[in-house]
Amino acid sequence: MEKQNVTIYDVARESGVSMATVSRVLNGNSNVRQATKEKVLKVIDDLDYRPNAVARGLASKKTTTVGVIIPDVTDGYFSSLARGIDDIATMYKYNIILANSDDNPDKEASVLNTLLSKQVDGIIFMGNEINDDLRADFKRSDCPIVLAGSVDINNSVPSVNIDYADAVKNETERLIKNGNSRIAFASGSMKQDVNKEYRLKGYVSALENNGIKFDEKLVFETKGTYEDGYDLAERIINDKITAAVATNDELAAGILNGMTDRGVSVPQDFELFTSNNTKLAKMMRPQLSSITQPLYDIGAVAMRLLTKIMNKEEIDNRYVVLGYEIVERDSTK
Amino acid sequence: MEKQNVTIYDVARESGVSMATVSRVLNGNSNVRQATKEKVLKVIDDLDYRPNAVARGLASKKTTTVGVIIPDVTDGYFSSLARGIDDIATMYKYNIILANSDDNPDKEASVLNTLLSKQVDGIIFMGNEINDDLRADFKRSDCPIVLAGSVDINNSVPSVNIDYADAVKNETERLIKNGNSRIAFASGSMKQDVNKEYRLKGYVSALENNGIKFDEKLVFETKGTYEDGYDLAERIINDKITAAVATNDELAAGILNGMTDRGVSVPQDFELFTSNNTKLAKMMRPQLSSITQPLYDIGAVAMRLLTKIMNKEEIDNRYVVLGYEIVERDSTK
DNA sequence: AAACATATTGAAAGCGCTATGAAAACAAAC
DNA sequence: GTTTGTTTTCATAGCGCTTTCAATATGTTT
Repeated sequence: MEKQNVTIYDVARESGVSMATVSRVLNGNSNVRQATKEKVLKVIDDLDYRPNAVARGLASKKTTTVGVIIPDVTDGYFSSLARGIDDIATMYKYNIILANSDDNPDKEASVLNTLLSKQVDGIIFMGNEINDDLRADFKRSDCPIVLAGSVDINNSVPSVNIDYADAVKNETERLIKNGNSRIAFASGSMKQDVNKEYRLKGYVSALENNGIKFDEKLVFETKGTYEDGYDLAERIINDKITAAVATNDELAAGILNGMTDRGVSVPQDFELFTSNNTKLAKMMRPQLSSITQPLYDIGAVAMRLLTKIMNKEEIDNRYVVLGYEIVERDSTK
Repeated sequence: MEKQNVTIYDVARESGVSMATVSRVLNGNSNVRQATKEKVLKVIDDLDYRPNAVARGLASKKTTTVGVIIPDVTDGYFSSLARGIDDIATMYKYNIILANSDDNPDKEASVLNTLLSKQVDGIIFMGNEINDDLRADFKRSDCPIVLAGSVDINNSVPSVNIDYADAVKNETERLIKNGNSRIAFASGSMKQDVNKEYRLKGYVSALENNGIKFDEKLVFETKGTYEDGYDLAERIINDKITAAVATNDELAAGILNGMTDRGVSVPQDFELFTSNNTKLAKMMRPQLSSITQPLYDIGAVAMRLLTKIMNKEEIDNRYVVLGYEIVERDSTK
């Protein structure tokens, strides 16, 4: 009836040693005679003893748990990162407390607080808008934090990303080479620095490098959903736009279907690049050309970086930029 | 430099009361004079005190944390459930430790153990194969457990699902009404009871009700990936099959694209139903007809059920079956 | 065999909080 | 003013583990 009855004290008594010794064998401490170790191990097995991680956490001030703040697990981009995070965490014997924030600053702050009160050893943060309040909370927290697939324009926190500006610039230039001059920049929220400060600038610089005047009207800000993209297609058609760069895959999927459903042939009459290469990109017809981000790796590297920080190891580079590639599939010529 | 310095003892001293009183105001206990309460609250605020949940967990034997075992966060079906789980968990002040299992029994067992050692108050389990070992582990754990979107043929654990057999039967019958007689059952692993014991039986019973002889050759077992579906299309064409029921959306997406890419018109020459109605279903062209499962709700209800069990409330129904619907989109006539 | 170094073990003090029984403070009733 | 009944508060004993520091056992060197 009772929960978790057998304690370290019980196995100490049963095996005729002190708690300290049991604790040592539990933690793989070297200074235990082989014979003693085996004796204790046997009792542990006999009693089906399972150490209480909460007590351990209190005593050692380490919980082997890290917090993961994610906008929405349902989003393919972030869930891929999360998977990389969890795999590496598991590899290093950490567990993950996962909390959805909906990119909502209040929820982020609140969740951050509860994670801290739960004494997590570190935090991986994913989110699209990092403002001064959040930065201040990070600083105050005195807890190792790493951003995964999320930019902080101030670089106030270690992070793992790709070069978003360069990637979009690259895409845009390919579109230009293919003969397009009216190229839309179909974006998620411009409140997000990744869009405003990186992707948009990459887009603009590609234009400038090729002598095309930047036209503000070709920048479309949306909330980034599939439906947004679908509706946007209409405006794209009306504006006689011949190509677009989308900042996320669901948005791109919407644009693509929106164009096709309205009778536009892709890529003959309209070319489209997207940015995340989630599974979706290959499932669309025509298949979406895209930046291929190493999503799993971004998460994995972020978690690995976090372990180093938690261990107070030497870090050579706190702002990791992973490589990306571009796959041209069937939504571009 | 130091971590988490200010303790309940500090605020007790500063406000001139005992720890017990501080603890009371922290936990909203009624028996505290208003004046005392305010005094303490002020000190808490001044000192920026944040209760240590680990210590609290050790003392109270409650961690306000539940474990969530999930095959893969990256899978749209399960991540939707997870979202429902997290939202309700948050509502009830619980956090979630999320662990990926890849449907691998060893990982499941291992993860279950670490969750128990972390003293989670309860567990939500998602997984496609529940075998005797796992059932035994559940039983031994003496920890409230609820299955979400996952069937246990033995009903040894409370669960929340839809009636998978009925749903597939329903789909199959519609396909029959549309004039198909060679209907494929495109399934994920048959080791999964949801496929073998529920969906397949629904399929078979629809056939029988309509005087169509069950043909084993029309049952295609795969691992359920997009690629599996894509490849399967070839066999479907060769076998002169005119319709199919797929057990998950990615598989269906693969079949659909595989058929279309090979020149088959859907739904004119081939009809297709899928089972989960993830976002994907609407993004495909033609759009996939599907069972619409209330994924978010399944997660939410499972979590709600778990809170009741954790609180030892009276439960009227431990095996919740939510309703489903069928949307006919463009992959069926 | 004495003297020292080293490898093993044990005792006990926390870690920061909750919860319990007893004491103190306050109120109402006599 | 005393008694009785409530409220409010305190002191303190854990929760199950880690982690010194000191004690003991073992081994090595002369």
